[in-house]
Amino acid sequence: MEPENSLRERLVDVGVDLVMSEGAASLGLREIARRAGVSHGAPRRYFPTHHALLSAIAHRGFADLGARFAAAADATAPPRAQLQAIGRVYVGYALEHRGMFELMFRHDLLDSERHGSDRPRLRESTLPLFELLVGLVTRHRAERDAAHRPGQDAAAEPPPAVTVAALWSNLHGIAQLWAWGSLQLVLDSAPSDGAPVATRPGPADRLDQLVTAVLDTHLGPVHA
Amino acid sequence: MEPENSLRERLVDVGVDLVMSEGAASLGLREIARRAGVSHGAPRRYFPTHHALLSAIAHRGFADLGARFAAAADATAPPRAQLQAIGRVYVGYALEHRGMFELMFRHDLLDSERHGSDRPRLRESTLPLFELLVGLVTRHRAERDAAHRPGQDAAAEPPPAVTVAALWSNLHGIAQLWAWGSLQLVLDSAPSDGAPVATRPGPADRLDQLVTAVLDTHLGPVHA
DNA sequence: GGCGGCAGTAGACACTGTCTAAACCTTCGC
DNA sequence: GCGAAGGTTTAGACAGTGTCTACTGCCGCC
Repeated sequence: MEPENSLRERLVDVGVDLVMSEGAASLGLREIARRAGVSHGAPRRYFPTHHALLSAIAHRGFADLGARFAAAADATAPPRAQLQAIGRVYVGYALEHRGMFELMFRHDLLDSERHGSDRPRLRESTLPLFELLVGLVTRHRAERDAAHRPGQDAAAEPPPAVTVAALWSNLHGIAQLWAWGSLQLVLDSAPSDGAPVATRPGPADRLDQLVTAVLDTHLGPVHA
Repeated sequence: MEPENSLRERLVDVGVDLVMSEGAASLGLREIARRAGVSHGAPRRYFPTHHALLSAIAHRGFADLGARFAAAADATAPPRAQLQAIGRVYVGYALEHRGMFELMFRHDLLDSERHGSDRPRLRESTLPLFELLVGLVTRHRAERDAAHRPGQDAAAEPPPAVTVAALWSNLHGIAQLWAWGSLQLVLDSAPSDGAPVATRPGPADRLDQLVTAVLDTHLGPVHA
């Protein structure tokens, strides 16, 4: 009863391990089969195509990310703190598990093409995560406005969904560009300002500074 | 005299055309050679490996993008308007030439690995573009502060380089996620607010709304 | 006890990127 | 003008890939 459909799970397990340790480029169909101890034709019984297997692996990545989101969002904390924690988790996950993160958004490797409109499509995995963020932003704004004098400025804030989309995109872009190497280069070239080399912040500090700045930018000033 | 090193250029030309029309997945070494009318071993005389050829193609993409930046940044316009124009150009380029944009940031296809520290590395192509933006942000802030009453709030703005990195990442993330399909899904699910379907904004409008909001968020309120 | 069907195997096929040896073609020295 | 030299390009081999198909075990079931 417990091994269920053994090989199917085992292939995905092997794929997850492989992409974590060796990167997305090593996820050959034959390589996965080899490491699972079966012949190269075996996966075909469970996954009609290579892309289908990769999609199943990527799906595990989204599930993992969702679990980390839930763990980071301590419901007793104020919404703003939760949003910050989630933001850090997102960037941290992308950089810690580069291969998996890359796979998750490589549309050319996933059979997301609209050939069958049914089935649990992969893109929709991000929807619940998105809605969690929208709820947090809404709550955050409500609490902020309650503590503030009413009838103040509040010059036409964008709707929460737009703010969340902007925030998400920003974190995603940071993760991509940082992994690609462009941001390090670019942040190291400019703002030295004559500081002694010894006290100059390291790359990890720069990244954290950037993430913090982005969070503040999208959620409004920390205010008081 | 004019054809110079004919085949080298021709291979890159063919690759650019191919990636524009068929996507990054169709950039096989043999396919490029085929379309250039030479045998599959010919490219090797000019590009030691497949990755080297792809890197040359991607380099053209960065040059193209830089030219569009320059064209969009009308020096007589205020810096803020220039920044907005550049931002729109970036997202527009990414969505209009998906294949090229994908290739440009596919580190696994480009031989950007630090095996030789010389040579024009691909990542550094983004540096002049970045510096252009830093200059514009600096000028924008200077003009804004000059028109404003001094000694005002201005609660600890991040340095220009950080603001530019944040803005760039945001545009990049929007382009990625929009191309991936997640943002459409997510922006269509939430903010209908009971508007009649006929007047509901189309996807292109939603994207433009998002880009505008992001620009405002990072550059500060349009103020007056 | 033979039988059906499922799980997995093994080989073929077309294709890929890399490498090597052979042919080609231009250009220079005599 | 001719022959040798050089850099270009070709064609084939090689290992590897994803897909497809025929085949083999093996299990439970009537």
